[in-house]
Amino acid sequence: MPTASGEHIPISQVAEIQYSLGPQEIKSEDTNFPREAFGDLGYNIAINGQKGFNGVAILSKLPLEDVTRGLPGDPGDDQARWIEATVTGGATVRLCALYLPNGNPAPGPKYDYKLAWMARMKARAAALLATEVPVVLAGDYNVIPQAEDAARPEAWVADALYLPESRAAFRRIEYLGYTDAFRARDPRPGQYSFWDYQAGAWARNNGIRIDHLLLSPQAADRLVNAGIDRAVRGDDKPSDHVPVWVELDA
DNA sequence: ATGGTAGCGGTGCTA
Repeated sequence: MPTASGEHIPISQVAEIQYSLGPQEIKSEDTNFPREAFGDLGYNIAINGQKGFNGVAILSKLPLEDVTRGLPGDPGDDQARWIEATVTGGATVRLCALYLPNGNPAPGPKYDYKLAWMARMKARAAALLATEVPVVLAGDYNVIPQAEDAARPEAWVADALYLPESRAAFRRIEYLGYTDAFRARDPRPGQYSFWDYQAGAWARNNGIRIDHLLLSPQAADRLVNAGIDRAVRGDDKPSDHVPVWVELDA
């Protein structure tokens, strides 16, 4: 991750697609985002920001076109958790950066919002498939897909990140025809993207895999490699998430 | 062990 990990901005997770980044939880309004820092590095910038919480962006050294902000399906939803842009200049990709609701405590209104948001995401994911443009859905999904994606799955059984309804909603999106890029490349258990700040989770490797890149068939056909940059979790003042990335053929 | 830590924004919420 050549740029984002060295910045003093609260990037909780970064996905890299060719030369593109999709950070979540930027926790800033559009006007406060460090545009100059990234612009000086040659990035084009598209932001869906929000004061204090949430916020997503797409940064790319390739041109960005047709930027849209917000997840369709609920005009009353004012949380900045979704942005799309078409990355051009190489092979065209529709890139979506998403910050899926955490959903805790469950049950409750936050969990209801999470599940409703995931139903809307499924509808948008299906509509994007119909375009037949390669699609990458990148972000913090706040979903642990399987037991092997948690060091201590028993600790998560009542948590919104692992409840059966959350995992089923994630699978429904996959079953539309999307590929979990990291899992397709690496079947080993114990590969995590998040370690809590509390209770020495990083020192104990008590992690979970909740940051994912889902690829449409046209994008999956171009998948060269995928990985998780776990080492940066050991940096000074790290995010609790680490970058998850894919390399796609141009 | 129902805590623990971090960021934001201004002392409690969200994760």
